[in-house]
Amino acid sequence: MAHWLYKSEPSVWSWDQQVAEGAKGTHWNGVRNHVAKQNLMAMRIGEQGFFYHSNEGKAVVGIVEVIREYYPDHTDETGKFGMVDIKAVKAFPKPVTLDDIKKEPGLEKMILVNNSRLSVQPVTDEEWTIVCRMGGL
DNA sequence: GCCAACGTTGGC
DNA sequence: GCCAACGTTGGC
Repeated sequence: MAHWLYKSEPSVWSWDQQVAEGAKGTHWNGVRNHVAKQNLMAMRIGEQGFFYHSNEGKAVVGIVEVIREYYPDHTDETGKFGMVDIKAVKAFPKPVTLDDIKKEPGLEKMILVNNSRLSVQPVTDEEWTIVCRMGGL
């Protein structure tokens, strides 16, 4: 199964808010980038991803899971973009910061490091395993 | 708050 | 269809 990384500014949508939504989860709306859209469209129910806090915190703080596959984002008036629904699965005992990721051998290729502007990214199996271990999971 | 990197828009 | 100008994101 594929793995993903979702970026959010905590002042806009935080991990705590995501956790508060519980098992019903929330829609991940607002994506207006075609590469990110392709990633959203490739997601399947049950696939997991990292929840990353950008700007403030700059750390992977938890794991989320896709509970509804790609469907239209009604907040997009152009009708071109869509979204998925995700729910919080578990928090990292120890958040993995961007600094930690940059220093860790094996994570040099992470999109988070190389293309900081992409808001929804794929994560390889190797990267997934390493980051989970670093965060205490 | 600044600015580099990236995407998008629009004139030609 | 090219590319300059502009807007946005996000690390620092």
